[in-house]
This record gives sequence, structure tokens and C-alpha cells, in this order.
Amino acid sequence: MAGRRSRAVTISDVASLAGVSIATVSKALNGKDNVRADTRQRVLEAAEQLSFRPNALAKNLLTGQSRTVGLLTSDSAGRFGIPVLLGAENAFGAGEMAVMLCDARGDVIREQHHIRMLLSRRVDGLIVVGESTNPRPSISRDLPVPVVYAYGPSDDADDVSFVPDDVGGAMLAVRHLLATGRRRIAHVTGPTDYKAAIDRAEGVRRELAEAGLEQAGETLFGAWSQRWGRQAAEMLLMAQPDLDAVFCGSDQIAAGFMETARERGRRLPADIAVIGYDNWEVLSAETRPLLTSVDPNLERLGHTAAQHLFAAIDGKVAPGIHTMPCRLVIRDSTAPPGPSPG
Amino acid sequence: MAGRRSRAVTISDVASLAGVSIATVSKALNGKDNVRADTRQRVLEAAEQLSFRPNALAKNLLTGQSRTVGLLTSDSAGRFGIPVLLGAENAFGAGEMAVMLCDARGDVIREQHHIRMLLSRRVDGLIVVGESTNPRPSISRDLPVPVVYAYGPSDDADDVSFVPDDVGGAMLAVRHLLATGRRRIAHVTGPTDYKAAIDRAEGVRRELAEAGLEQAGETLFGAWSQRWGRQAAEMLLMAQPDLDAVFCGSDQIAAGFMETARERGRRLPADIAVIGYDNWEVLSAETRPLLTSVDPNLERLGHTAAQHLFAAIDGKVAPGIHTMPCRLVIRDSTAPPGPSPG
DNA sequence: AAATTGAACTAAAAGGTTTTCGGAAACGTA
DNA sequence: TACGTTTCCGAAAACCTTTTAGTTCAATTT
Repeated sequence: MAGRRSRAVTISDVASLAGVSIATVSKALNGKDNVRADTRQRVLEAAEQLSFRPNALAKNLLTGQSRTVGLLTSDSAGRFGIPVLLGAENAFGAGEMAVMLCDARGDVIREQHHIRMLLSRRVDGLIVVGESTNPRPSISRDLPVPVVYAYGPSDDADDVSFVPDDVGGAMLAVRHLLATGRRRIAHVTGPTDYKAAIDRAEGVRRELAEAGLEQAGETLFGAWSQRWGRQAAEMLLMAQPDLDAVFCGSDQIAAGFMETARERGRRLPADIAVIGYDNWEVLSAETRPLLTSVDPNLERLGHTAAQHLFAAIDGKVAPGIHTMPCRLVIRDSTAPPGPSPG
Repeated sequence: MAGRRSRAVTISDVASLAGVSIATVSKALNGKDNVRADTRQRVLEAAEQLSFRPNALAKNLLTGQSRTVGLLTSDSAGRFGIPVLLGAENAFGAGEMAVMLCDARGDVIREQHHIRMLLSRRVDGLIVVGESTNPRPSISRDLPVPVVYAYGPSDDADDVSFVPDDVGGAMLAVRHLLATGRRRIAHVTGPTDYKAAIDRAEGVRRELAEAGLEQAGETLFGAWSQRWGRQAAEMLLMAQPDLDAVFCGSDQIAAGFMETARERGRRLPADIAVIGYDNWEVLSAETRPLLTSVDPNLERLGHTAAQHLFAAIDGKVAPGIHTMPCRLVIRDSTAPPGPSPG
């Protein structure tokens, strides 16, 4: 509370105390040449004594750069925005960049409002985090600063987007199932209006085709929820009694599937192997057995997007949609099949 | 991309185009007096044509206020920081405030670094979001701006903190169990080094004492996890065969408890009622039966904290730890007991 | 007709920093 | 002493906006 209402200490105060001009203070504090060692020392001591912090507003006004980026999200609450946000904040943390967080909550008006606000604050760049991997309207047109899209790509091919490789992630999962000896593989996933669901189904199709195998039944599209996982399990266990593996489009679906499969007396993973998606640890590390899951590496994606934004601020653009690889986190739910009860 | 590298348009450009002085432009755009209607119109058109956005840096430098608050968290990834953050961002969204997000990731050095950065950017205030409800070291000492602590309170009684009322939340839960006819109530919760666990246990004790009842066994402290919920269920069902209700310290514990209780043949909620804590919808809306849970109203807490920060910026301080009420979200897991299988 | 008023506008200052350029002092050389 | 060189420091401009204190000019009053 001390000094709450007192005027902030400026470079002039430091100059007075040190008995030099403000120019010298500036040079001394910024490590510039042409300042005698003992003068610099005096200045440093004065600055320390007054706990002087240069006014970034003034500096930024002068340089025209705010050393700030805007992070525009439609769904900060979502599980996907946050890791991206963290990765970005991470990448910035090293330098002197700051992140301004704006949540548009899916409202175009609010988004416009935030963009105007950020521009008037002269942010150096913008990261737009989608709430799904579905393409979203571009905002880059006529903006005076570079924009990078993360998770959900822009619908304009000239923009820069970073998205997880859902097709590749699904292929990883199926490949792992095949490698551990599974042959009758089903796929349960989310709604068809999610590009993520479509892409993952395509990955399954592609990898199975490559192995010359048929998929066990059509892909079951539903919701991303545990409930749908349970429901799908009922259907699948009935329709495909010789099923030996299920690849689920989300960890929640997988958790639901496993719950019902256990109840129906299937041994996991001995009878049926299960793979989830997202590697959402609160779930995948709590299921029984522990859930093998595709990790979309979102934090790294956010980090990369932020680094790319830096490059773009420096004028180096690499337009297009960049897909980032996923990794498979192997846990107990895909141990090789066998008669032992695990 | 258009004009990416061209100098930003300033008020002078607008003045030239409109054929007036910059002072007139300022007054016209800010709705001040003494500007003729047609002049104002001309200015507005010129500004529109150039898509002029006043440089907030310059304005802030002049007024000495940045219209920005810093949000300092140790755990943005956590389930608790995010809602608070959203509530705060929400409260600010109405005005022209912006939020700068900084994640210290529990590192004191990093926290100091962020504080210096925020101060040099002349933020108008700070919100510190704890990662648990345990008190945390105060940072307010000698800071030139007001600080409000949310979720985790400051250890300095002169600071302003907003925390959820864990004791009251637990009392709500137990009262509901009593009201629906339960009498043998057990409590399973997290580790003893969490104040939240201690407080909730205290709430249970207090409410049961008020009703003149004994708690069914000692409070079981463990982890916040589903696994611990399962483990505790094994113990409890053995040790307290006539148990008719369990209040769990988290939704995860509750989910684990329910899973095992079902496996052991208990009917939920007919035989045993279960209440969770946090009302984390991804869990509480997916359990079978749907989980009654104490909702700590975190978003509202964040909102209130932000509003209070506004007040503090205007010089109105109300020091102390303010506990915010929880609410009980009643779902199927606490339907009255009975012989029917539900 | 001269003086007063009021409206509409402008010049200039202020805000805190960095940077450029010029000046002064100290020193060495002739 | 006169001159050139080096080293260090300070004055002032620039960044862009808002606000204050005028200034101009026309309309109104005396």
C-alpha cells in the first residue's frame, strides 16, 4: 500500500539524484556506450534506491511497438484453448513479450470489439485460437499486424495456421493396434460436423487400407461424451462379437466404452484393446486399465504458433496450413491380447 | 497484409484530410463540445476513410493509466484458475479494460519477473489467482497498484482476498443429505495439506454436530483422484456396512467411489447417496447416476474479484478475506433412499 | 459605429523515454 | 600555445494524443 497515490518515479528523478542528465541515465541503464564506469554505477544506485522502472508506455510510444500480442479465443474454458494458450505464453515468457487475453465467446461482435481494442493498443501480432479444428472465418484481411491461427485454421489459404494432424494421429493409433496383433478394429467418434471426427475416421480408413484390412463395421459418429461411449459399446459388442480393438475419437468416449465393456464381462485389454484421443490426463490416467491415447501436442502447437508469430512480426511469413504431428502415449489399455486376465 | 509495413495512421493524417487541426479531430472523435456538426461529420468521414485508430499508448502515457490489469496465476491449466480468469475477463469486457495474462508456474523468480514487467507497463491493478485455497505469500507490500487475491488468499490480513466458502459448501452438502433422510454419512476427501480438505471436513463436522449426529467413521484424507475414491470405497463399504451417504471432497473422488460402489452391488442412490465437490461438469454430468455436487461459483468469484479491483483502483478498499457462497447443484445421486432400484 | 459576447477552431504544452548530434573537457602532439 | 583527438555528457527532437489557453470571426448589444 505504501506510496499508492504518490506519483510514479521517472527517469528525471533518477537523473536528479545521480546528478546527471536524463540522457545519461537512459544510456547507463540500457548498457549503451560512452558512459564512464563510475557514472554508470552512480546511476544504477540511484535507480535502485528509487526503485525506478522505465515507463513502458513511453518507450513503446517511441518505438511504435508495444511488445504485446493479442490472444483471441472463442473458448478459453475449453480443454483445447488452454494448452495452446499456455504454450504461447511460454514461448513469449522468455523475452519481454506480454500476452493480452481476449475471449470472444463465439460472438462476432465481441470479436470485432476486441480486435479494435487490441489494434488501438498497437499489439505487434495476433494469435487466434479456434474452439475446434473446423476452419473459421479469416480476420487477417486489412489488419496491419500479422495473425497466426492455432488449433482452428483460417478459411483463407493465404493465412498462417497451425493445426494438429488428426489424420496422422488416427493412423498412429491404428498402426499401434495392428502392431500389437489386433485385427478387428472398430472406430467410435464424435459428431460429423466436427472436422476432427471426419479426419480421424479418414486416418483409420487409410491405415487399415494400407494394411489390407477391413474396418470392423462403419465408423460410429455420435457425441464426444462418455455417455455416447457407453451407448456405442452396447451396440458394438452386440453387432461385432469378435471385436478385438476399438479406437475412440476422444478419451471421454473411450472411458465410457471401457466402463460398459467391463460391465459386459470383456477383459481389457486381453479381449479388447482401447485407444482414446486427446490424452486428457484427468481421464486417461484414471481409467482402468490406464488408457493409451493420442496426444495432439497442443502445448507444443501453441508454442510453435507463437514462435511463428515472432517470425511474422519480423517479416518472415510462411503462409498455409501447417499440420503438427501427434504422438501416441501408450498405457495399459493396448497391451497385447491374450488369454490371461491381465 | 495490405499496408503491413506502412506507418500507422495518426491523428495528424486525419486532420490533414479533414482540413482541420488535430485538436479539432480529437474533440470531434471524442464527442466533445464546440465542434460544428458538419465539421464533426467531415472528421468522422476522414477517420473512417483512413481507418484511424487512436494510439492507446499515447493516450495512456498522457493519462498515466494503462487501462490494463495483470492477471497473475500459478496454474492456468488448473480447473480452478480458468473459471476465475473467465469471470474476471468477463467483468472487464464491459469497459475498455484489457487483461494481461502471466503464468508464473509456481516459480517465485518467474513471478517476480512478471510483476516487474507488469509494473513497467503501468498496469492499473493486479489479480493474483492461487492454485489452491491455501494462503499464499503477499505481493502487495510496496507495490504501487492495488492487488486482489482470488481463490487462494494472501497471508497478509491487510490485503483483499476472495475465496470460496468451503466450510459453508460442505455444510450445504451435508444439510441436503440430512434433508433427504440420510443418517449414516461418511466423508472422503483430499490430502490434509490442502486447506480446502480441512475446511470441508470442518463443515461436515459442524453440520452434523448441529443435527446431533455422529459422522460415519473418521474423515478419510487421501488424494483428489478417482483412484482414491475407488480405494476409499473399498475401505468404507467394508468398515461401515450400514452407510447411507458419502460426501466426497471432489467430483473425481465421487466418480471413483460410485464406480466401485456399483461394482460391489450397492444401488445408487437407493442404498447410498453421493455428493461431489467442484461441480466439474465433464465429470458430474457423465457419472451414473448424475452427480449432485457443490459448485464453488468460481466464475462469479472471479467476476467479483475483478469488480473489486475496479473499486480499489478508484481508491475504495475493503481489506480482508471475503468468502463467497457456494451453491448445491442437485442431480440424481442424492434422490431419497428407498427399496426401488431407481 | 463601437463594444461585447459566444461559437468554432488552433497553437502549444504535457506525458516519459530513447536517440542523435553537438559541445565541453581532458589529453596528447607539434 | 595552438591544434587535433578522444571521451563523456547534455540539450533537444521525436513518438501521438488530450487538454488548456488562447485566437479569430461573426453575431449581437449598447
